[in-house]
Amino acid sequence: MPELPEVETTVRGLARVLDGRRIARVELRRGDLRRAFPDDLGQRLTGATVTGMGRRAKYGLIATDRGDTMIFHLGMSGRWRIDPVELGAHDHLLIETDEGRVLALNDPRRFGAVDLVASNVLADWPAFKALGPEPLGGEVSGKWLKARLAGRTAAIKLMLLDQRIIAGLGNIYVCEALFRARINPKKAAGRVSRGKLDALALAIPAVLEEAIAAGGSSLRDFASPDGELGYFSKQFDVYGREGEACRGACPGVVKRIVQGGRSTFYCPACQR
DNA sequence: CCGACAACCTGACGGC
DNA sequence: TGCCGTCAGGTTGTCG
Repeated sequence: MPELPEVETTVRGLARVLDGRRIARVELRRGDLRRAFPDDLGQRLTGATVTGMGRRAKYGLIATDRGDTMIFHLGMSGRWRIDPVELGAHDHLLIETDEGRVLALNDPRRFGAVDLVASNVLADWPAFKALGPEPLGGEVSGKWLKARLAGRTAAIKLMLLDQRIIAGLGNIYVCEALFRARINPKKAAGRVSRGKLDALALAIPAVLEEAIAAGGSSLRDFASPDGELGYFSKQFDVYGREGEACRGACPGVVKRIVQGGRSTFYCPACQR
């Protein structure tokens, strides 16, 4: 589910309830997601005050006045529910604020993860150290991409999904960005022209910003934390549109192929 | 270092 | 109605 725009939407929604509040109660309703919750998660969060919230790649960050940052990843099916009317089987972690608001981390497939790291060494956390630059950080230009992808023979689609290259892109927005830049997803990354990479460097932040503005995508089970659905999915040019007409000014039909075991959607007529 | 592939887990959907 | 196969937003580890 959640790529960068969905995580950003989630963090903003959570912040309205959680930022600046004291955590009154933490409840673990099972021992693990993808991996075990930290042993002392409840102990270190309970009674702490949230001093700031943010996002790195597809990770959400919740900092407290005890010098800890809780990191959450939503995996494929994770989401936070705010003040759920009743709890379900997949509400694995509950956080209750001093105002009595309840946040429930719900993740049916349990590909998500929660960690707790000292805030002053957050950048050294192994998973963060390996990440490439943020796609909205202004660092990714055509020139930068050209240098970063030089000599790489893997398909450009697969390179863009690699979080070590750029951190935060996922399957949907890679497909959409490649469409906008008119790049064939199968093209060897090192052989994409500088002109196309210039276009890509503009398309990536554009598509992400538009998705954030629309409140994140709504596929099968995404809703922003307050339950409001995102509407960006209605604007997809290629993702999930196999067999439908290309939205560009071309006679093409959107095709679905498999790369790295995952679906790629593109228009063979205008993405070359 | 690179690339291919499997594994993790549940739910939704389409075909029969 | 129900069973079965396929697919889904991501990451991580192994193997050649």
